[in-house]
Amino acid sequence: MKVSHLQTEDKGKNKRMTKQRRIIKEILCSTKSHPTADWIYEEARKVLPDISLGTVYRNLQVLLSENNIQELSYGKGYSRFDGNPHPHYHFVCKECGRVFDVEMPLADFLTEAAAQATGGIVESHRLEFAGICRDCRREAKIVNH
Amino acid sequence: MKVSHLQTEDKGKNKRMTKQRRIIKEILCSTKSHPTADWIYEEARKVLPDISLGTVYRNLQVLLSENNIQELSYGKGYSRFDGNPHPHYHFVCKECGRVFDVEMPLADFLTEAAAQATGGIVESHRLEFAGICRDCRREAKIVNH
DNA sequence: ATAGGTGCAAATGTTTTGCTGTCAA
DNA sequence: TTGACAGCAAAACATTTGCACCTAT
Repeated sequence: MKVSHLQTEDKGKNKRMTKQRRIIKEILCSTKSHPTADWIYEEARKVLPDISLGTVYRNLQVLLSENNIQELSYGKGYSRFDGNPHPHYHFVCKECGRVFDVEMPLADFLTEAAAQATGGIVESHRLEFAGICRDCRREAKIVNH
Repeated sequence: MKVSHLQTEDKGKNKRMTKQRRIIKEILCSTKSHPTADWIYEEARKVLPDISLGTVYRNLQVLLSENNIQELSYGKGYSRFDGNPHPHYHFVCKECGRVFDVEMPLADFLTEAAAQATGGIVESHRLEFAGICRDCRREAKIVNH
């Protein structure tokens, strides 16, 4: 039975545990600050003065592909703009990349839950779903008949 | 009574309605495709062949500041990384910019609601709160005594 | 008339990549 | 031994900005 559809198809290949990769992972796991690549780079340099920023980025990609860490993407790629200024949710198809509006009521109670959990003032939230859109799902069915 | 804290402190200044700005707004309102700045630029060029990409970006900023449109930021700024690979929510303080983990249960039922609303397969969701964190709230209190 | 806006091009800032030498397995 | 990985620097990329001219008000 093939399992090639598994999203968690991590590890697998012959990855080497270099000191650079180990240090980067350690830095990332020893902070709760959700650091940027550059901050990780500066921290890593305290231990490995010759490490390069490229190495940091490459290792972050490896760790991501192994599901060892996660990325909060505020960067990379490009912004998308929405002519509708009212709060609503979005769905991103990871097959075709399109972004859809999701017609469902706002879950405002989440805001209160988060306010309690953080002790801060929560003014808004952003909710984004990911998966496979209706069109791409149909196509998949046809292809696999 | 001062209202300088209003987040919706839009308009106000003497903004001109140039043809560039009008076209950009029209393009944005006539599509549901959540376009990128570059796509908007290409569309606008069909009408105003000499419009520049810089103008598109500048006008998107103006429209954003007027709350006429919204941005789905997948770009700009930089990525942040999280050593914790398990799904959880985040809170971004718009005062100090720090990102916090939010300790609250996952609202998985949202996934089902979105699946129904979109007709697609929803595999995950990303939920992010924005507001003022506990520390910054305290500071504000002290300052305004 | 004039402040705000435009086009153009250069600058910025983050992330990626080509190349060559190195090192973990 | 050798293929994955490192360092370095250049490239790529979206986005921003400085400047001189233009135009909506």
